[in-house]
Amino acid sequence: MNQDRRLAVLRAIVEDYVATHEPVGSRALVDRHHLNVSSATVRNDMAALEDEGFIAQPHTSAGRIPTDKGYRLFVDRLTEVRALSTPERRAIQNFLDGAFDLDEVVDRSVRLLAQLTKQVAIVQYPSLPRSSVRHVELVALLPTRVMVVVIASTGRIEQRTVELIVPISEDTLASVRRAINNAVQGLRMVDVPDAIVDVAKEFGPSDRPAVLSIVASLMETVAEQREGRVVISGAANLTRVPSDFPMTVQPVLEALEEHVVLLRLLGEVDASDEPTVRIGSENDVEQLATASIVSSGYGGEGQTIGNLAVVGPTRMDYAANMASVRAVARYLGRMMTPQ
Amino acid sequence: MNQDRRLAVLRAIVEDYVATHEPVGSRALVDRHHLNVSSATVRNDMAALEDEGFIAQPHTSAGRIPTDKGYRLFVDRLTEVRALSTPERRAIQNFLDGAFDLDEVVDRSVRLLAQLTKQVAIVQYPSLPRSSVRHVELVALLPTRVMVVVIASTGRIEQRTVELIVPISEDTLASVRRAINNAVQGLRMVDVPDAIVDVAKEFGPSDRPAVLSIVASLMETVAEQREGRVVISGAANLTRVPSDFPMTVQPVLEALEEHVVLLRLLGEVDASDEPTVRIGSENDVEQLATASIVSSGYGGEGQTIGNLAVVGPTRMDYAANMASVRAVARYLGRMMTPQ
DNA sequence: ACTTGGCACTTAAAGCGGCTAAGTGCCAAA
DNA sequence: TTTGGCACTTAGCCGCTTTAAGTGCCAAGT
Repeated sequence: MNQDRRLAVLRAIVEDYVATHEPVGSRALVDRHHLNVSSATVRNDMAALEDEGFIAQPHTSAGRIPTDKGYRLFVDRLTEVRALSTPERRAIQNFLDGAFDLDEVVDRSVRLLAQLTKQVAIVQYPSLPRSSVRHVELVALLPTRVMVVVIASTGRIEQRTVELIVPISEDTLASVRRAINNAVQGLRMVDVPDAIVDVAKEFGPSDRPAVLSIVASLMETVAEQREGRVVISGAANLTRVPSDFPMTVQPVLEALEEHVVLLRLLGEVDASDEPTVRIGSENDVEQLATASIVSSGYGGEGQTIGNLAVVGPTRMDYAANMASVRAVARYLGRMMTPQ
Repeated sequence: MNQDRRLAVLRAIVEDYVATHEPVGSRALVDRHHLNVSSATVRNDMAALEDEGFIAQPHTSAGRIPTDKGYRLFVDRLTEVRALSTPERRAIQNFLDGAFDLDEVVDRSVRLLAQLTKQVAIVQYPSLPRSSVRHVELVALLPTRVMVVVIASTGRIEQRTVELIVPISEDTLASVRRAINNAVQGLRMVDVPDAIVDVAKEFGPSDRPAVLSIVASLMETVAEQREGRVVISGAANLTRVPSDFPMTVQPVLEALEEHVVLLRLLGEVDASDEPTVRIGSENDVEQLATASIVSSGYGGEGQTIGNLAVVGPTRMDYAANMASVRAVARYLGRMMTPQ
């Protein structure tokens, strides 16, 4: 019993099924792939693969389709993530370069990813706690009301308003601004609290309460629990395949509305810089039991500041999607980190 | 031939069809509504209504369904937009009050609207040109690079970076900041260019080029062509009705991805503060030919600063959706304008 | 120890005819 | 103008048969 050929058969089944969306039989297999054996031999291999749980039959007299476990083996052992071609890469580059503020970068990325993969694409905004501080601005709206604005290195802006018990003068506010920026500029957000905890000590007792309020508000802002926004594109791609309709589309659409769930899913990526694949039921969200997720972090030099993914049916072109996800993640990371 | 009864029959047909999603016949009609006539009479009325194009038969031996023209008459003459109940209004209020920054207000609004109507909801971010200035901040990132940040009264923040040919000192920048804020604070965005065109004259010849660059950048920022972002929620609601599937869902999902198109649609609202309804083919976007849109502007006292809408099948509950759209628009407008 | 051709068996899908239920249109009478 | 009555239309359903695709297994071949 030939191990290599068995794997080749599995690979052929996955490829054909992804291409045709129909259960693939032994006859069709030998025709289309030049396995130099007869259909009966393939049938024996198939029976073995089925025993091991890599493929299954929808009903007794039908061809085989890969199981989640089959796809898993395919992804782990039978897939080379081929790089995109140079023109493709150039196209991505050009498209993203056209954007000039953060919203637009994210928006273009997600649309691009949806278009490249013909699946649903998800991009998370760069997470605040994991990026660094470019500048902190304090704006006096009233003598007792200050707006704290944090500008992150990624271009993301976060703002919140704080009420003071005692009024603060413009001059004092300017000193506070200077002191804070000296302390935090360039730091990672997570290190900000430690860095500013002593800022208030530099000020006299009359100003101290106000300064403390401001510092506290800044700490809250950078801690920011809501890990952030996600943007989705390509929902219409879910309907491209006429197949087994509402049954499968409805729950996926519902899951996509739950941004909290998505963020959790997006967070579960390998540390490696290769895309992570989660197939069907591997995915612990019930509504996505018939879907696969190809996700990756993005950021610079090992620092992940956000994640992105595509979601599609388990019968997707894994190699192509992994390549697209990886490429977009790289360019996106590059745009967020330097300058 | 009794005009009033004919309208009553149309109303009954619309109501039943919206409730059941099935063609409604003369028999069922007299049973469910207490029209005090026989089914034969109703049949005669139906024949007349069909001649006039208000209803149609899917096939010869089926009941009738309303045409777009029928829905139009229904909306114009037979619908009272009843106000929401006090508990409903209170629930909306509470839900929206929980939000504390602009993103969250918009996000909650769109989710709320989707939930209330069980349709797809769309909310446009408050348009910058139509709101007013709370504060302008200038941040020196480098001596020759300044970030211009505009904070609108709605809480929306817009930012862009400008490169200077000559460096600018922190002190000068502070003067510019003061001069600009004196000139523009509280103004409507559209009036900003006129107000700041002369700011540069206050500065000496060595600083003037830099100031001019900053002013120009500010002008660009407030002019901001891209009328803004839209947020969508409730796409999963499109799949609630198992009916005539992919045919009708696919194009709608596609249309929803085209934010530019949506913005155009959203823009076409009546000046009145009642919701605008566009039914099926009235809508000039081909992909939405089987959909109806209930839209409304929001803002304070006649000032529209943004729009919102729900999109659903032509067979929707117009009265309920109009009520929800109106209510959410009011609360949203109220949250954006005062303070 | 595999591989292969052959063959009986299974089953979903497609096609077909008859029946039913819902609904219409029209007419003649009230 | 309304109504009861009646002939007519037709989509949808049920049960039946046929077809095509595919399997599993066995006995023979290498």
